Amino acid sequence: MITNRGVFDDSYAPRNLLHRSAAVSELTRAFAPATRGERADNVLISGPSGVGKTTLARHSLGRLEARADVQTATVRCLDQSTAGIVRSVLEDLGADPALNTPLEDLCLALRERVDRPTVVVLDEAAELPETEALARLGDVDLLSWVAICHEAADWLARVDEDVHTSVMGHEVELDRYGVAELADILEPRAREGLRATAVTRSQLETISDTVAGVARAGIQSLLAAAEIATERDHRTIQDDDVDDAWPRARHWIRESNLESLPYHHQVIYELVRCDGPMSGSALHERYDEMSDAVYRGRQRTPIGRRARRDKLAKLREYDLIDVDGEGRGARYSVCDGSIRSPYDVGAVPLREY
DNA sequence: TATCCACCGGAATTTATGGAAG
DNA sequence: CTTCCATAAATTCCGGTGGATA
Repeated sequence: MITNRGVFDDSYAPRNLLHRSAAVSELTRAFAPATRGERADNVLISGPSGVGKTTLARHSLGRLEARADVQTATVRCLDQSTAGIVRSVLEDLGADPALNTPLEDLCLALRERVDRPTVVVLDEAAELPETEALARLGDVDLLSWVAICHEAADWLARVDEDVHTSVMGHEVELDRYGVAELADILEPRAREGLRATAVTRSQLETISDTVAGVARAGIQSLLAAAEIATERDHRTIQDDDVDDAWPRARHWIRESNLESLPYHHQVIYELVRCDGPMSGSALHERYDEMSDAVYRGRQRTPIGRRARRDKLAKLREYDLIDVDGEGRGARYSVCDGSIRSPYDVGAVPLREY
């Protein structure tokens, strides 16, 4: 059934972007100066997660690279400091700065590296725009950026005036796809990644409808439907396979989110999974009880309460933990109880005290 | 209803880590 | 080798807030 799993990877680049022609030409217009050896215009791409903001940026950059002598870099800005962002850009451009290089030196090195038009994608610049980092990048001749965020208005409200004016006229807003549009996008994926006639058009539309036009979710759901059909020995995808696809796809997404987090987060997660829904105070109490046992023999040592709140916030961000209520009365629970930490923190029986 | 207490989350401060300079 | 320095992560500090208790 599944002939090429790579087609369903987040990093897979489709040959052409369907239903995004206005956005593509907007980016092409912004990048035009780079084809003449000049600095390209800055761009702001906004929209909900999973609708192809990063894919759009990569696709447009790929086209630009094919016809102009430019450099590109892509940086994940989430939780990165100014120095961290500048360092990531340098690394993408082939430099290897030492861990303790001062910010000033990093900026100098960046100026040296950028000897031709260079476009930096600032991905996941979601909530907090790094204004300082933007200013530093703006100081470099020939360097321009494409910032990706959720809410354009929120983002713009926080940046400096000159940044504001620099993206004027180059703001691209992406929305969720319509049912038919997303089905159009899923069709070539099915053609390239699945056996012929494995799925019908109407099933693709059902998937698109279920995920409310979020492309990333739709693509994962299509893969999940194919996998479920295989398990059930169906020759092609059946409607009941489609019905069960989105829960499995969402499970995958959350699983990989949890896997990507460090040990402290996993401990907190397991705690909530085993004992939740629970209050903040109960969570702290349980942590204090079991932390000695769980951390014994490990590099890391238990963390304080304030740091635990930060881990908790991260887990919420990653759609792993749900918070019901606010402040003092908030109750925490895991979103999907069948997802366990790969670190197997749960090996320590939490209730045995 | 008034008071208390523990949590929340922003900001300042400290600690841990590791590369570079002397 | 020692000292210095920069970052990242964690702690300390603290004002705001909403349940709990009398």
